[in-house]
Amino acid sequence: MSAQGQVGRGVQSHDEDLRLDAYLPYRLSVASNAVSGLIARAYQDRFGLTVPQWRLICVLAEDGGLTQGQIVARTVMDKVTVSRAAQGLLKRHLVARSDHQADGRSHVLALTSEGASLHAEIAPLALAYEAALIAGLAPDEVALLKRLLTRLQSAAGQLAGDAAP
Amino acid sequence: MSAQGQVGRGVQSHDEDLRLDAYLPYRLSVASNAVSGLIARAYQDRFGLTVPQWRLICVLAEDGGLTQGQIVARTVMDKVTVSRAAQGLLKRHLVARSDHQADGRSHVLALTSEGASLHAEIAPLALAYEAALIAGLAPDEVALLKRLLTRLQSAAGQLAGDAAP
DNA sequence: GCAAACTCGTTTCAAATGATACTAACGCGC
DNA sequence: GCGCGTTAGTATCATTTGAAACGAGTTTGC
Repeated sequence: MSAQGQVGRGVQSHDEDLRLDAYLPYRLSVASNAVSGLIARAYQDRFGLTVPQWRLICVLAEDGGLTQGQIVARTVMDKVTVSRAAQGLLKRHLVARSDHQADGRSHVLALTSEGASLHAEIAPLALAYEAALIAGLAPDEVALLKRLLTRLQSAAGQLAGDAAP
Repeated sequence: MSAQGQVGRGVQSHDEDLRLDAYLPYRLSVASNAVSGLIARAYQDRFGLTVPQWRLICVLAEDGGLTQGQIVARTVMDKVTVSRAAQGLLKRHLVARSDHQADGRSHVLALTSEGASLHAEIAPLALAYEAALIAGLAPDEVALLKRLLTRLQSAAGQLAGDAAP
């Protein structure tokens, strides 16, 4: 109801009518699905990893030991998703859990050496996929793209947030 | 295996190591989820429509009567998704089905007058959401963004396609 | 003609997802 | 210390998803 106020009126839309192909949320979703599908299949087929699992490995490789809560904040994934991803990785001994010394509810996750070497193995492939995707784009275009995506994300968060506080 | 050849070697990656925040597929997925979630909730709450249903309404409003196969080609959705979306809209009498005169397996879907007026009601809202999302961006930035998204989509399709023909 | 091969759309099934409810543990106030 | 509200993580359930199997209808080759 508050988004109605935000968005429903007063924008004086250019009265171009709606064409799906030119509609940004549609373009964004389609592009994201195509890219995610490609990446997800690559990780799944070659390493048996889901995307959430891979993200988890990445942040642990970057930031060292983290609790699940920190991972949730860092990766914009649901806490249930993180929990399941962590369990899967635990079973494969790619990450290890140690008790959090100051908080008995929480655990600290960290890569095992096995997990670290898997990360080292996958990372170049991940970068190569990115490079293949942006081949033919100018570097400043890529930089702008990333900036705009971040901006869109925060705009969406804003619009969603003020509708349900 | 052929994507291995395409992507696994020879790219001479700039050996910047992988940071998740700067990784394009990640940024794309996160941004898309944020935007899609916003839009999906809006359509669901106000009109009881899923995103696939809304897409179907859009293309029917744009292009007139289409078969499901044509809709699949037009919207990059799975045929199962389209089938289910069509059934939902049929039950609500927002679209109508007529037999395809030249092909007994196929049907032609078209908006009912009820469906058309729902479309007319939602379209301005959809455009307003888009306008709110891109508020603060320069028009040429938006144009570039759309172009880049399309390029990424086709690059992903290319990379996926040559891996499994 | 008609049988094999193919296409349109639906059904079926298994996996992924996320909202909700729950358990265990923390910290504050008293 | 001991309730009361809060937080970390897990379990449960309903919904969504797409892959594969299927039935009906069409096309091709002979």
